[in-house]
Amino acid sequence: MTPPPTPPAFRPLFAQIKELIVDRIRAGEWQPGEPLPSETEFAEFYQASQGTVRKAITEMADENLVVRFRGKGTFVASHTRERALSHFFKLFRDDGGKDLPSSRPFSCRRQKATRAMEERLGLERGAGVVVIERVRLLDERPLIFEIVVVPEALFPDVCASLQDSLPNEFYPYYETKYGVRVIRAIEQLRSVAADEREAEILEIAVGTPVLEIDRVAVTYDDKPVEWRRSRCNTRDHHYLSVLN
Amino acid sequence: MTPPPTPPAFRPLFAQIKELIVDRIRAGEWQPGEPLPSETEFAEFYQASQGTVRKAITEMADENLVVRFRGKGTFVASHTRERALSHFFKLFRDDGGKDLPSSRPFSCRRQKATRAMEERLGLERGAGVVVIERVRLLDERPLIFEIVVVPEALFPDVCASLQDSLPNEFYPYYETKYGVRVIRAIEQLRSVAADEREAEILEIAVGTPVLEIDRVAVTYDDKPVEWRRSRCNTRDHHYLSVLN
DNA sequence: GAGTGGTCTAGACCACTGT
DNA sequence: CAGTGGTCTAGACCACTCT
Repeated sequence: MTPPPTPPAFRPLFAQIKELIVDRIRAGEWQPGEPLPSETEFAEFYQASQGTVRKAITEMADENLVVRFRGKGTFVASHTRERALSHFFKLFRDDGGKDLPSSRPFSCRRQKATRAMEERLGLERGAGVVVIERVRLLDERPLIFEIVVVPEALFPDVCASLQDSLPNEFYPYYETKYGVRVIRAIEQLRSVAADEREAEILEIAVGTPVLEIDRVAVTYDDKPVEWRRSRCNTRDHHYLSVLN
Repeated sequence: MTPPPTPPAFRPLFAQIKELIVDRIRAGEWQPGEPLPSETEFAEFYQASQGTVRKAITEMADENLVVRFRGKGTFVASHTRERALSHFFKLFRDDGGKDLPSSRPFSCRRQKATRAMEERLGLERGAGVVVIERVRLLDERPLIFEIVVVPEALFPDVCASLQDSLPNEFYPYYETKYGVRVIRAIEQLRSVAADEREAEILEIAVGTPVLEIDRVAVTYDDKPVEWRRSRCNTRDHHYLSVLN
């Protein structure tokens, strides 16, 4: 007759409402950029007070799932170029200057996932993936060499599509063309030596220290949707991280 | 008769109250670890509702300035070893294992600030600084070589004090011994080649790529209190960064 | 002017901590 | 038990946007 190990698990009403709304966003009830129902509408719908709904939506806004505009409404977050650059691009010039990145595609091919890819992307054995290589330039100089790996199941025919559009930022592209929404990314940083190929591409000497950024991008349920390994020349740039 | 460029600047009541309370914490009215007055006490004091005070304190908690415990009260945040490691130490083992860092002091000396130090620490020309060098070990192996620079004015006789205590984490030490509270740190990461000295200390070959972490730690008014340059061997470790 | 999010209030009840 | 923070409500007013 011992009490249950995990007590009845009281969940605040606002947390439940938040989960319900997030589920509906995930299900695609409102597309990125579209307005959500107003707080009062939600309040009536879920039979709660406006303040409770407000708290639910506030948490969603804190997690960048939605964006609020006073007088206008609340909108499903979208991967604009602005957001991609401010939230998901942490490389800055040492002198504080601002430069716009461009990108040069290298290759795009379909293959079977390696063990490492399966593990990082949470795929089953033998699943297909698409591997994209590209160079990102800042100020017309090659700065980053990237290998991007995505599950083929999520992004069918992405190679063919890339021929047409050649987007600079991938996440807005994933969103509009495939309905895949990246909401968070986990990065592991290391210092490694540039190999021959990277050296040539980045126009540096073989063995030059480069910053490796190993990123897994995930969507709503922390489900991985992209694995990306970047090698960055940090001679005149740095990666910015703020700790609280 | 044009309207003022910056409109009257309406500040919400909760923001004003927050600022007032933060000012009082900064002034030392309550020490780290000590309880603040309750929300209802603050509400009465500032002639506001409990909900408004609550919102002010919630923001302070979000910024890790205070810690709340249900049923107990709200306390000024303190640099426990836990917090130092979880919030200000981002290096982890690749295999996910956990290892406790220890540290070996190297040198501690007083000198005049270089131009770089003046700039990073916001010091006047010719100000005195204390430069501390140390090695941090994980699993008994040297992993990080650090140069720590602090203004002498803030930390008088720190070299002598360090002889006695030799703390592993500096921020709790700054807090208890000097009343200096680090609340945020800004880090710039680069990949560089280990020089002779670093190579010897870290037991690696000269020229091995190491991760440079260039950190400025600040206190309440974003005032710099420490500049730290770490060189990390990332052969079996990585720096973790989460993007939203 | 109607509708949106943002602030503020006053009061209620709950969960938890101390005594 | 009283006191704390945590949740929830109902209602008011403000700042802003759009029509």
